[in-house]
Amino acid sequence: MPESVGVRQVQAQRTRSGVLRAAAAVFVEQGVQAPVRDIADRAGVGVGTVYRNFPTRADLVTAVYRHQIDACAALAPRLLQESASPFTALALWTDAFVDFLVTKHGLGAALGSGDPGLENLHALMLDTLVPACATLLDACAADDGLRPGVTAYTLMRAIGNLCITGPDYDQADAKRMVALLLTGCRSTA
Amino acid sequence: MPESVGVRQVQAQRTRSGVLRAAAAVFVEQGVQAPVRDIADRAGVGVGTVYRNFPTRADLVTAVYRHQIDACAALAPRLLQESASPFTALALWTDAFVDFLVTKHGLGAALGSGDPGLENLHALMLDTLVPACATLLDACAADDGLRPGVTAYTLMRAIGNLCITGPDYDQADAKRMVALLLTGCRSTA
Amino acid sequence: MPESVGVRQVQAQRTRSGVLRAAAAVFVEQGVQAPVRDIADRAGVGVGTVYRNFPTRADLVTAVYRHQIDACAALAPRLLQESASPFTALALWTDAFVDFLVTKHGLGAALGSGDPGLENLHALMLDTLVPACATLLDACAADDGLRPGVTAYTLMRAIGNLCITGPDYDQADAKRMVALLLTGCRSTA
Amino acid sequence: MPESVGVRQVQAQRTRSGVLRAAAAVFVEQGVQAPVRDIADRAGVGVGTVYRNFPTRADLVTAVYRHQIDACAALAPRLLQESASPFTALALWTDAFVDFLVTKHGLGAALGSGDPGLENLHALMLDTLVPACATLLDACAADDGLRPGVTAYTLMRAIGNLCITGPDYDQADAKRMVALLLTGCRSTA
DNA sequence: TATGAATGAGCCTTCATTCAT
DNA sequence: CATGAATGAAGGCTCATTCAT
Repeated sequence: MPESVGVRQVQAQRTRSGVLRAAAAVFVEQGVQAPVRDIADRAGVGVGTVYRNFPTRADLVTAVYRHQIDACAALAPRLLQESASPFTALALWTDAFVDFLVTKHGLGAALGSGDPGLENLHALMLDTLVPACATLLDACAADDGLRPGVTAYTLMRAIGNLCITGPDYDQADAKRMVALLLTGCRSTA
Repeated sequence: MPESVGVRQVQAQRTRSGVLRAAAAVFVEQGVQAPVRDIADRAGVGVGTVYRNFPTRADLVTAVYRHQIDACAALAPRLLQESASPFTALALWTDAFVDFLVTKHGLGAALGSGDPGLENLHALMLDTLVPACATLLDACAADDGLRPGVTAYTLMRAIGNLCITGPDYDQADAKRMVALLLTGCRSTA
Repeated sequence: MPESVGVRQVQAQRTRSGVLRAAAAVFVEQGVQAPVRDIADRAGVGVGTVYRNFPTRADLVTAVYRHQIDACAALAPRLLQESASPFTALALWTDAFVDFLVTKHGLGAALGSGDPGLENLHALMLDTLVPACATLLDACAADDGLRPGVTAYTLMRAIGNLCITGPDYDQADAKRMVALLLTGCRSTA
Repeated sequence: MPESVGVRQVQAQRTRSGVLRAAAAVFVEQGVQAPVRDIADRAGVGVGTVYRNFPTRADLVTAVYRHQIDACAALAPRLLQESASPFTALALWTDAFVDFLVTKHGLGAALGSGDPGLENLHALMLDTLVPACATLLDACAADDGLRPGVTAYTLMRAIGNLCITGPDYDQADAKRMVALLLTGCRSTA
């Protein structure tokens, strides 16, 4: 009965998507350390289903952000082409990156925690965002000049950290600080 | 019996110091959310002793960092006098601040978490470090010029965030990023 | 799979009942303040299971006694109809109430403790037993006459207190004292 | 140096009295299960001093109430002589007993708990209050007539229980219930 | 494959009790 | 004798994780 198998697969995929959507919502509200039970409840599934689809929390975190990460990476070449200068492109891209990060409570801290379970996400960012960022930085280096010692990875970690917000340090503050950091990255020619 | 009382007090002080030392060490290894039991074990005391001396975790965290915070604050006016320029003083001071923060895993995140129990520490930093930093920023503003929107509090939060290190983002990286942020804070005039 | 779900639900219900039975037994032996762990051990389950079924101690206490309370309340109208006089009915009903209370070590004290967590139980008794008792008292007042100032609530509190037994004051003593109290409640007219 | 010994003894007695006073106050506020530390703090002494003078909590409870118990016992013969009838004397005496008990939060429950550590207090009451009460009951039996099965001990336990007050059952309620109980004890002959 | 009941480790916190000074 | 710092047992509660159905 190939059809029934297909139906099952479709259903399984639906379940998986539901968990992802729920996890994304819960992560925004409670941070990436939210109890698994909360995610399962929000998705309307049992905790076992969450574990079946995402054996570790890192798997779930990674899956939740994969699409956004990919989209963010894909933005880089587009901005580079459309912008007046490489540095403008970089600024616009980091803006998008900040928008991505700023609602992910605890993600920056989690990334910086060295938690071995988050290597998947770490690798994902290395594989997609870092090259995207590097493209922009290379263009800046060729065009405007860039201070030495500014690697794509380090810059993204720094930006990620600057996006850890709180009661007296909000998204606007984060954007301002990131902008200043980027300004500092330009060579003074 | 003043002597014996004195002996007891000295011993108590020794115990308290031991707890503080143990807590400082455990905080470096595990972050400020480390189990109280671990701290007690490291100090070679019972958990009750930790609670006797520091009823809340925030009391302990605050006590651990109070001296370093005070020392850091006291550094500001000295640097301002000794340095060639206010901006140099600011750079040197942030260097010291980074040195203070960089081993305090989770402190930055904890400060930014809005945890009500850590308001003591928050207040301590507001009361001591922010004014110290503000002095330097004011001098910079008067001398070199400073981009608008850079408040002492926001800058320190940003620096605090930049000091959340990890496997591929170490103290040197943090210092470099902080330096770039400061550069970005200078008015280009 | 409706069957398997049914099986699970049945098993869950069995577990819940087991916890209730265990709690009832432990309450008799140790009082309603017995450690949750003891109840879990007696039921042969983990503490988590107790908490899953009864998030607070009050939930557990209430559940343990709900059936008996309901049964006791339901007894009142029956006795009123079957008995020769309202006062006889009241006497029989309080006998049943004493039988209910006398093995519940600490329940009377707990009810009187003002513990906010036991408001559920307090409310349960107010909502079920007090009206039942009031019915009987009203009938007595109409028929035999009753001394003033005897409210159902106060009377039940008094009876509850009289049922706190001990080594030299047992159930028979409690019953005798309650009987004397009721006698005292009759108007001598 | 006999004087210095005397001075020490006086001082020791002073300390002991201070602890008793403090314990009495704390018992009124928190009940007889109050933390030893609270009593020590209130007395301005160390916990060790409390333990030295009163090795067990029961020792302390007993000592605290001994004077009041003795006074209450001494009241019985006086009332018997001064009152118009034995039953009036009994009523007045129980009133005094209620006044004694009603502020002793948890004492009634403690007495009824069967706690072996409170046997001292138990014995104290058996030795002093029960005979006093028995005198009154005997007089009532001779004069008014008294229902059978009312022993001094049981009656006092019952009264003790009736004095366990709470938010909706206060001292006035307790007095009213005790009065009704006593009324019930009279033979209707 | 999905479920969610059950488990139990782990952390928190309080307080009775001891004992060196 | 008095002190109170230190101890650690005891109990509460939460959640990650497993597994029978």
